Amino acid sequence: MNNQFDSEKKIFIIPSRKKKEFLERIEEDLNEEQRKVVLEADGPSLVIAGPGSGKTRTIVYRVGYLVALGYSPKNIMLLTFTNQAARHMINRTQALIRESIEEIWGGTFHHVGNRILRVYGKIIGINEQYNILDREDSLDLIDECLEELFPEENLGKGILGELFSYKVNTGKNWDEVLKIKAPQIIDKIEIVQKVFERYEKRKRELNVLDYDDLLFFWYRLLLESEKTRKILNDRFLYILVDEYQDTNWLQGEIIRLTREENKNILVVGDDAQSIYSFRGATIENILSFPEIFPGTRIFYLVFNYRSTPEIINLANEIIKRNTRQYFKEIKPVLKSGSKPKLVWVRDDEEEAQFVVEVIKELHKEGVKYKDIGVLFRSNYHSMAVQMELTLQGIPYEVRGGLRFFEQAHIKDMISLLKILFNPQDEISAQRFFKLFPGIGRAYAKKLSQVLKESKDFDKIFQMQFSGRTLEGLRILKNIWDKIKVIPVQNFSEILRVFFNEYYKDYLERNYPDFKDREKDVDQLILLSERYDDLEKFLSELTLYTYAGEKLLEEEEEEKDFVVLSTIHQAKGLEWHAVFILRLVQGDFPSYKSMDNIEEERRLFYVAVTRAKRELYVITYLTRKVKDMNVFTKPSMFLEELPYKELFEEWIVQREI
DNA sequence: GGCGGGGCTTTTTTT
DNA sequence: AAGCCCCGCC
Ligand SMILES: Nc1ncnc2c1ncn2[C@@H]1O[C@H](COP(=O)(O)OP(=O)(O)OP(=O)(O)O)[C@@H](O)[C@H]1O
Repeated sequence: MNNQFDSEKKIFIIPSRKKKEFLERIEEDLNEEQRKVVLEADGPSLVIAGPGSGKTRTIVYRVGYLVALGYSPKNIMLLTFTNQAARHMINRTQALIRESIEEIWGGTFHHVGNRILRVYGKIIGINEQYNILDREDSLDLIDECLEELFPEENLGKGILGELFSYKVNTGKNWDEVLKIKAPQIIDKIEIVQKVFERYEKRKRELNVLDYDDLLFFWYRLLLESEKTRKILNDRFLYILVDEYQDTNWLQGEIIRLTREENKNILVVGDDAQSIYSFRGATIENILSFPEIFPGTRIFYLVFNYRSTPEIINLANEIIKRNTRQYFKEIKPVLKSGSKPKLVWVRDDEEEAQFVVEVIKELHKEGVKYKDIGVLFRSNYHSMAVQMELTLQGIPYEVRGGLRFFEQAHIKDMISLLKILFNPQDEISAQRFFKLFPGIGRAYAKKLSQVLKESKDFDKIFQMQFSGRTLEGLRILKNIWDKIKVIPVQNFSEILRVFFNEYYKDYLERNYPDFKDREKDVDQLILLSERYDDLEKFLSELTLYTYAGEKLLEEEEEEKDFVVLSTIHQAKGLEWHAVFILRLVQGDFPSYKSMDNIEEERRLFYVAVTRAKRELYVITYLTRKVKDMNVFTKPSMFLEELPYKELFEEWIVQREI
């Protein structure tokens, strides 16, 4: 090489075998622009691209490449907005490389926030033994605050919860929040504010955090502790965020503060797929990214590898009708396929029968169940299809709706562990006490307060009660004496004892479907055995979307089932064949969202672009209202299209 | 005062 | 299916 007299010797590096292997893969699996992102996205980088253009694939390969370069996964933060997307992305990354990426800081913002606050929270006064409130818990606490401050007020806890959440996630002032989210109650702004303040105070007293707090206190931590901000900036050598169009102000701030020094930040997104504005998501985060991070490199991916030209064509026609949308070029790579089908059915029953019949046909032709997705705007839209699938014995999984942990019987069981972990948590304590006869709202509240003050369960039994309540307490004491001798670390044993000694009977007394619920509890107990840390068990249960019975299956066991999913949870996923249910005006777009039609349209756009080759869009001629069939209007999203050109139309008739 | 059962209505989207 | 409200009973 250079001769020895040269003072400046050129350094020639022989790449490691790992890196070489990886480079070869990249060469094969990615197009030029994607490859550029994977190899060159040091410093602030923004990828803007349409559906199916390989955004997620690019992020996944980027992580793989960083690991191949020798970066440890524990120095990489890989964020996304929903559980579904997080799991999908982490699985895909793991499939790509041999090194375990278990240690990666990956998952949803909330998940990572929790991990950070358990360690650093005390710096800003968060006791690390906090419990996490799910939505229902937090609404219960809000209700309590409302009741205490304004017993006569007829505001609902639901609307308040929404406003509080929007406030925290957007950082807007109350005036704006109410104007945007609830102009009809703008005159009640003071009440809203007062209840909010009380709610915030009560959460600290009970040492509980709601979902928004997991982000908010993370933000506060970064803002207020320079030292921690530095530690976290240094810890994460690379940060990658998928679905950036669905992040909100608070999340944008977290990213900004975590990238104050180290500027290795790669975000990818598509403004046309922004569908979480109700959580405060804003494409402003994408738009202002280059300003927040000067020197940002912007990459565009224009090829669509997922869908046939017919499907892309339909998608383009849909999104064109949004006026406040940036045009994005999408070039289909796949060969021409068949036209999407527009299917007219009579009602939800016929819809279900149609969908299931076609699924059976597809399966006969060799399409796997897991390559079929059934998508819908609202959970209850899928009820009829679920029944029909069950009836016909076709395996399926439902995503969206009640999560495993959110079911009443699971929360009942867990409430015991939550008060053992944090006896200040009055909300969990109330839930637990109410399981016993003679103890209702009022007594449960009293008992939970005693528990919070004394942190001593036995104090409860020294209180004075009358008749039936006394009997309830006797039962409780009986159980408690059996539970208190079990060490808390042995929490699965605690669950087992509580279930066998009491809760099983309770289920049988209270629920006709107690058999199903008992099965769930069995699953819960089995799941708990996999954890040796109670904090981790409780957090993950609350923050992950365990889907029903699937929660115990071995990871990569290839399961073959049809996926039923809300469109929101289907984001980032794809199927060979996709059904979109209920394109009926009022259902989709939902009558509750008429003030945000463009977002509903984007939702339709997201749904359509999940399909690779076959797409069935279903609309109704009539529908049932209390056993009567009334005429319905097809969705405006269909009526506004030249649908005779874009679709092949089908009409369903039943054989007699 | 407080518990619990019954009958009514109503279903957006997620962490 | 679950929330919500109302009413009867302890
Ligand atoms: N360079 C490529 N060559 C072949 N297939 C590709 C390439 N890039 C992406 N794909 C495939 O295209 C499909 C879509 O990719 P991916 O899910 O990463 O897209 P996306 O941009 O994240 O989509 P969306 O925004 O809709 O979630 C996947 O099946 C992926 O494997």
